[in-house]
Amino acid sequence: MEKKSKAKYEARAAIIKALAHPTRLFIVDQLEGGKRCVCELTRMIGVDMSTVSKHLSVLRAVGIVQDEKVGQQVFYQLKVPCVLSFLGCVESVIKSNAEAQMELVG
Amino acid sequence: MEKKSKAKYEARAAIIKALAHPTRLFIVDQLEGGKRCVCELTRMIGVDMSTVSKHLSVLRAVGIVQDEKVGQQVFYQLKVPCVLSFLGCVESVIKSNAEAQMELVG
DNA sequence: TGGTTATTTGGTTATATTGCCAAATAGGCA
DNA sequence: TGCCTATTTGGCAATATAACCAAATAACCA
Repeated sequence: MEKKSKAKYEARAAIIKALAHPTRLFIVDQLEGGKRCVCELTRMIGVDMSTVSKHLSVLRAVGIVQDEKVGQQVFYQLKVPCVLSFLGCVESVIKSNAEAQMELVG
Repeated sequence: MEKKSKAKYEARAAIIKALAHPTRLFIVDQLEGGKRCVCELTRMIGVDMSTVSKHLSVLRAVGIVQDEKVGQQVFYQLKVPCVLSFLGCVESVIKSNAEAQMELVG
């Protein structure tokens, strides 16, 4: 692969990789409903707050979310809304797999 | 997170994770142009064929591509075309990041 | 100022991923 | 049959991830 082309795919992969974790997908889904602070997300997810904070920093690092400090709390929000439509395709992969399964079964 | 909900996000993440690698993104891009055999992809990418084969099996395992044996060769093709539109969003994240950078610079 | 809450960062351990090499498998052809 | 080509699989070493705990920051309030 060419050097330039390689860099392009690495940049894309970095963004996709940031979404490739169940907790981070959950976070993105929650942020569809508006801004959420770290403490809220932590309660919903049920893991250590430091873990949630690190997941958020992964999303922030690639520009999917942005943060805003309000008093003691830090609120996160989606920066690129299309990430959601993106998930629509993922659903159709799942659906396609399920249909293939159904054919095998009956 | 609820058990059912957790399973849903894990299923989605598994599919996204399969796309979260530069070589696999390159492969998906190439398959947009039609079926390709492992040997062709190997030549284009320039890594060991066993490595390419493993990447393809990752994509196949989650149902993004399907394979077909023709003589001695195995041809792979996209099974879920929307994966490509999916990448459109990734591009817009990159674009958004670039714009933010431009603002800082100039 | 001192204490409390919210968040991030550093460190550690367990697990997953990736790429290479070598070996196994499978089809085609002399 | 025996050899060659295409592909997959197993094993190994290097690197990356993820979760927890503890400690560091930062803002608010008494």
